[in-house]
Amino acid sequence: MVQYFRPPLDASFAALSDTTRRGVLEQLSRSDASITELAEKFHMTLTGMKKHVGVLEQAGLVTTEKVGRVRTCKLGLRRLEEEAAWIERYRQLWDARFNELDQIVEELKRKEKADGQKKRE
Amino acid sequence: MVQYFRPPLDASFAALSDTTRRGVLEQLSRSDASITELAEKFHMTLTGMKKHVGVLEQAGLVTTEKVGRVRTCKLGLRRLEEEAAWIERYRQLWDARFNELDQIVEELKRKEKADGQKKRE
DNA sequence: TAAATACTGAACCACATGGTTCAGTATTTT
DNA sequence: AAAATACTGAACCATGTGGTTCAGTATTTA
Repeated sequence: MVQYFRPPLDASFAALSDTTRRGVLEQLSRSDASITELAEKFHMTLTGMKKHVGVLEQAGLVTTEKVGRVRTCKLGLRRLEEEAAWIERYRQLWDARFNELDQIVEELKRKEKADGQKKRE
Repeated sequence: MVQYFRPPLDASFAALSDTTRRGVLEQLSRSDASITELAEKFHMTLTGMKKHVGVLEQAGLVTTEKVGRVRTCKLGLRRLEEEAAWIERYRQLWDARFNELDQIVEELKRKEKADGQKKRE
């Protein structure tokens, strides 16, 4: 289950690809919570929730600490910086690409028009 | 393989959770490419690359069109808007949460200091 | 000390993933 | 028409995922 050396972006995007896990992150941003509390909130067995928390922990998005019999989950130190950066950069590439294509279309239109002119001359 | 009704965020984050697929997106932002070209660039069989492209297509991040025997892959219409928005919102929650915790710590420090004063009085 | 609580680990399940090979089909190219 | 190219689908493989149950252990609480 542990997945030692997945590249960090792989791990965090994978962690974010599950509705329950995104929900847990939002929950923890409101207040720390025990496994039991999370399991109840998301209608799941303790064991099931433990696994989700494990995935989030592995990705550095959550940290946990056990005191007595209760394991408390908190937000981790990673703030999705790299993930935000990757997506932001992609959006810029996307924009650039579509602008480029637009220009090519414009170019073609102008040429067509010019050809039309020629024929009519 | 197809995964008909995965929520869109699930599908796109899952699509982004693989290094090869992120690479394909970057590649396509530079120029359209055939399956063969992508497969070569990423040292993979045609069949393997086809699957990755399938995942990206399913997530709306890539579109493909077959002309003759060549299937050309292009960037899709989704620009990772929702994904960026989710992450941005999370970062704000994260900030808020940590500020909150800081304030609690400050509060405790002040109290401690006050107690110290009292004892010394 | 007994009972309740909170978690943990192993084992299982069905299905997904990331890859492969192999055997096609359809479309160029020669 | 033959050969090369480009893809496609099925089948297989090992491993991961999202969940469960069951049988514990450790820690409170009564």
